[in-house]
Amino acid sequence: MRQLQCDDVLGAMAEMTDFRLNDFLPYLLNNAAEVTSRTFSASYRKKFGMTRAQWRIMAHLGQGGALTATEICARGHLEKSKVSRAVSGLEEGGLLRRMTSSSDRRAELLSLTESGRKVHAILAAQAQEFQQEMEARLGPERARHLAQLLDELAQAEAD
Amino acid sequence: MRQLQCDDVLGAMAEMTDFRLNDFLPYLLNNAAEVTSRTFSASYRKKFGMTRAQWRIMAHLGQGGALTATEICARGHLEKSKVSRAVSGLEEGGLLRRMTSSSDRRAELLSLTESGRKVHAILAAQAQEFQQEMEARLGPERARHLAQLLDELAQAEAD
DNA sequence: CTGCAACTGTCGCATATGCAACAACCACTT
DNA sequence: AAGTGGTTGTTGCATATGCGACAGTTGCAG
Repeated sequence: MRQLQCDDVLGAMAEMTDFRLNDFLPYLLNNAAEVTSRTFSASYRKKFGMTRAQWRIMAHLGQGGALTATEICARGHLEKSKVSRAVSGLEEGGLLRRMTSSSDRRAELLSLTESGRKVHAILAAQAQEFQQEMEARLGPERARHLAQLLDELAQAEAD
Repeated sequence: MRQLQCDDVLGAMAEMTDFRLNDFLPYLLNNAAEVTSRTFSASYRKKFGMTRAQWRIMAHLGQGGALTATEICARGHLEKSKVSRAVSGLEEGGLLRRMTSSSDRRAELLSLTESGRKVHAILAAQAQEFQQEMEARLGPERARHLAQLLDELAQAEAD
């Protein structure tokens, strides 16, 4: 009797695998990324009215020299239409300059203007402060581990 | 001469802090989350035409009993409007049922229907398979560490 | 040189999203 | 009992997004 009841329960349970949402890595990744980015994006959103995509483009261009839109797409795992529109916005804001490549007239070389570089300096400072808070919270060791793991994931799954 | 040039370069550099985008945790988090979720979401998107938000709600409701929209918001770090619309979609699809709470007529208790449970079983199986792939790629140890770190981040920053 | 496949960035359209405003409702005070 | 502040879920609106179609361009095969 009792045994049968158990069987029924188990039968009903059998439809469920023993899947645990709270251990599911894509879920945890999204939660952590969303919560973190929501907090951080407030710092530049209010200050410069900047999109996340726009922030990323600024960050990439601030790193080094001129980049092409496609290169930014690849590095940042972004859609080309997203980049295209974000770039338009930054150009209107005078933070960014386009120059059609001499070697390939389809491609446009993107680079920061003077004021773009100034804004980037502020953004970088904000970012570094935020990063330090996170590292302090996690501990430097674990923060490095985390960075390593996240990088592997992004690389591995990339097409 | 050479020295002066260097100074000039360093002067220009000085505007840049030594910020390195590739070590910036919010950036890495977003990349990893985006790349991972893009891969995974294909599995249910094409099969059930389901949104990421809808998947999440299914997953939460599949875990246990009935939940209120607000509870789902809190657990999944989602906007209430997002949840509201996702729930409407799931209800139209017959996967989910609403029942106004007897103790609070504002709140609605959400629970899966029979077909909702069946769909959830498939989703859970897909998820588990995906999880195993990820764990195999990272190694079980490191996967657990990662989960732990991500959980901390989501908790810490949460309001 | 011509044709052809692949690539670059833009745009239109349908959908998804965030935010604020909103009505219905609750708990608590006076 | 009526008022007040706070909560729950929905909706309108402006914006952001993904996807596919597109014109302009390149490089290569024939």
